[in-house]
Amino acid sequence: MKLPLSFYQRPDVVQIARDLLGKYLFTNIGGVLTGGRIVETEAYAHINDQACHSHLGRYTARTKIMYQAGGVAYTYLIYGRYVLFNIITNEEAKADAVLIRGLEPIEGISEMLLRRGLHQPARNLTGGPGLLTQALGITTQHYGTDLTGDLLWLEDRQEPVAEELVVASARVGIDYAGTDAALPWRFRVKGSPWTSPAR
DNA sequence: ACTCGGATGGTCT
DNA sequence: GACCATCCGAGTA
Repeated sequence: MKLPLSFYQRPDVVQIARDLLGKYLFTNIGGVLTGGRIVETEAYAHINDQACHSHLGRYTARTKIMYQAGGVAYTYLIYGRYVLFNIITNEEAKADAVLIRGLEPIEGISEMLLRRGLHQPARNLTGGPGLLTQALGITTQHYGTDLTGDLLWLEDRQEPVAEELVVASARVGIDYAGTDAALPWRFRVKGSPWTSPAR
């Protein structure tokens, strides 16, 4: 069943990032259902985290959605080519987010292959934050989408991933964040071939 | 196996 | 004008 708003609106974004492992992410775009199982996430906190786009209350056209109550999508273009998909968490005005970085493809694989221009499922179908958005058809137009709706949503389909199968490590690509770059806020399912290749 | 650089465009100062 | 929560292909080994 769909994850309720109460899941997203909890205060601890790091715990939510951990809890999102094993949850299912779906899109129904153009009448086509695609989705899979989340195997890699990163937490971004509005306080004490220089890597977070809402650090120090930064409020711009891009970040304003982060200040909504949890349960909406935050999408943005990075490096002029890729769209990244985040889940906004916490209560209104507490601008936390979880970046989805890796997905095990489950539903609508032929459509995902088409969108990615591949012929066979492989790691680069959905293993990486800029790749899974392509496979699922997520674009910057999904900025602010309600995650309890019928376009883009998450489901709870299995037991939480066991603690011994969760790897926590430093987040990726945020050298600009100084000492906060070392926070172990990246979570992966141990042994999954569908996580991003980034170190 | 790995390192390195180019693509590419919105956002922010 | 600089930066960027990325990815891929080319080069070396």
